Amino acid sequence: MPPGRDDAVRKHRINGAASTSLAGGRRPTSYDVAQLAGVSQSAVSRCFRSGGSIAPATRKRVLNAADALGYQPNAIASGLTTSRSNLVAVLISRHVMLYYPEVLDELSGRLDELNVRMLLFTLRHEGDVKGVLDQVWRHRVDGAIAAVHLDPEQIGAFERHHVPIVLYNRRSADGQIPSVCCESHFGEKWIVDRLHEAGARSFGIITGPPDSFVSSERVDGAQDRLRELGIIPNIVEGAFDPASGAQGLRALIEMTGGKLDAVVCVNDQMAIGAIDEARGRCGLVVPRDISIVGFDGTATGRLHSYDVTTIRQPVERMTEAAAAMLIERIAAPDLPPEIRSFAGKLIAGSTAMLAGT
Amino acid sequence: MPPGRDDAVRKHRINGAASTSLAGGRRPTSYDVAQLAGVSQSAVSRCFRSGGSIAPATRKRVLNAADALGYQPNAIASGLTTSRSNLVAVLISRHVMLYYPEVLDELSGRLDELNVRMLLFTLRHEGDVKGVLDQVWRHRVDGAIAAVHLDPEQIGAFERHHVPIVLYNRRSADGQIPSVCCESHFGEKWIVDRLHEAGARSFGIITGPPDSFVSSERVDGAQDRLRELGIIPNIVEGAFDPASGAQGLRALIEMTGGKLDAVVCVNDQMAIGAIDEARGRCGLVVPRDISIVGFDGTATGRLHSYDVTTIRQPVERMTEAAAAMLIERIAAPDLPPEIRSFAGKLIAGSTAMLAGT
DNA sequence: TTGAAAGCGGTACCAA
DNA sequence: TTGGTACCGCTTTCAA
Repeated sequence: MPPGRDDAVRKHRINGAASTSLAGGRRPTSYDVAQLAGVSQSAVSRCFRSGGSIAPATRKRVLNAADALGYQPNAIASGLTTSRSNLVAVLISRHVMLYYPEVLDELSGRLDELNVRMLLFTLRHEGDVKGVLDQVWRHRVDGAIAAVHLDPEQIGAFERHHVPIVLYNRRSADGQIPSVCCESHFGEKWIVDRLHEAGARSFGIITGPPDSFVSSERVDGAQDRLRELGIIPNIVEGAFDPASGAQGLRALIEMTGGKLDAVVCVNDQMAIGAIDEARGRCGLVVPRDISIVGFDGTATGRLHSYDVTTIRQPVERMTEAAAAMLIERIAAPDLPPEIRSFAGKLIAGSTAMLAGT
Repeated sequence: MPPGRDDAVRKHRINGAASTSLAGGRRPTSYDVAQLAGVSQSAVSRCFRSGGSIAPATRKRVLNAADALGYQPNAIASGLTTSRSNLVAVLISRHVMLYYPEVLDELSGRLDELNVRMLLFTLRHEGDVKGVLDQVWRHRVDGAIAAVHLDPEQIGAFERHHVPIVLYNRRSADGQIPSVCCESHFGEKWIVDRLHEAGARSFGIITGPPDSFVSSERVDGAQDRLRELGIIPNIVEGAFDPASGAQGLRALIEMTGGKLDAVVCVNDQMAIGAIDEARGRCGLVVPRDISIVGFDGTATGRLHSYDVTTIRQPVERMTEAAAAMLIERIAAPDLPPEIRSFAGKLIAGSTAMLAGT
């Protein structure tokens, strides 16, 4: 006869417990519930997941016992046997967290609706992924959403570890990783066109940090269109925050000797900084003297004192898509890669002279 | 002879695997590593945690094998035996997430430094805790930081579940729960004093939602001092966002027939809304015609176009304290409750006439 | 429908 | 320092 789980020990512990609370302040297990309900532990287990065949009466007895004991199934133990942690890793950069909190907020809501928990990793810089991934593997997350730069090797690691991943606002080099994006390339082209039609000829661009995919894509979009228009913009590097936007504007004004019609900032926060700088230190009237546009459509950009002309990302749709795609791929890892690209919406705002407004 | 872990099965699986990758695409376990390194599984386990006695040579062999296999200890499995998930639940409200993202950002950094992972729960409203707690229990988090309202019953649940908790910017009714706060009571008194000394006589207060501890404490602070000064303020309810600040200002102006010297908003975002409203629709000059103060010292409040007069919370210190207190209590659950209250720092800004500036 | 029992992948104690 | 082994608390066959 096999020794089994050493029921003697279990029984002893259970008998030693008072009827309402357990000895040693242990948290109740399914065995405790089973004992109290007078059923087997398997029955308890079946009660707590869908599709377990259980008689209504038994079920009721079990649930009563569970209730009396304050029993909650241990997600760790169940994760061990099912290989499902019900955890999704979310990797975002500090800058998104601080300057575009809507993303995390929405994402959190979407994941919640899909009944998975979010393990949050915020990176100081986009490049800090390295140390973080180990933790991701250890916790056996069911999947991940990444709004940070991953190099091909890191992306490969997700595949090796069988962790489905969805990229947020970026694509992998080979386009083989599921992604959700805001179509920034055309968005920037479009806004450049409108500025140009309205008469702008001297353009400046304030970029994000060099390792930012989001930034380079937007810069490319603007630059491509400007090239077609025969315009060579002045370009300065920013860091996504208002201060660097202000600094960027100063630099651009210097570079152009003050002859600057329009400034394209790759995000709203820098546009805000640039606007403040233009109005304040430079004494310019926006948009009469200079047009400044951003990108994102963040709440801050929408404040009355800025009312930034920008392109709003459909964050709700994007986060919803990202969460849904991930959940799909957790269930069916072999789904083909898919890239969902959402168009942004022009918000006219009041910081730019645009044609047709 | 006890059957043990059924090594036959394990061996079979292991032998079935190619030398580099495993059969069936399984993720490698400590048994696989042990096999490859030619040591026992226990040795592998000891290699991966501190204090395990292991010979340097053995250790090296094991680490090499682990590396070759891409082995990462399974946090779920180890959590099962150690009763430590290395997870900390963070409960915050949507409003903090959106209007004061610095808190989450810093908290994330602090927890990271202490080597625990963060399970994030963002609540639509402070009162939405209910459904969330079940998830907290199930995941057997080692502790929790709550920046949302918990009723006594909910706080009790943390004790019953042996989950140490630290309250952020709020205290429990009985003061028996470890908390980190920003001293808002005196802060508001102080700012009211300065406004009063500068000549303000007609005061308005824009509060947060009624279920917000933060709001009521700040309101009380301001009101107490005003009472001492013999002033009865007009009070309107806001919702922590700029729009409600604007609306609040309008309401206050109506209530006072335009005779309004100073408005105390319980957070910066509402102050921003109020400022916009005052400058815009009301055509007032701030602070000449009206003083408007906020609370928090958020990045948005610091933007040039607002430069809100406010009290800055020392977020870095507060989050650091919260994380440290929690970790202490995870290690030693019986530490006495402690409340750490940090004073805020007045940021003079330019939206209020203050005495002595 | 029910219960027995074999894991899931580690940890920790113990004897060697 | 090592390896053997009994768990941790749950899920999931498999018989009954």
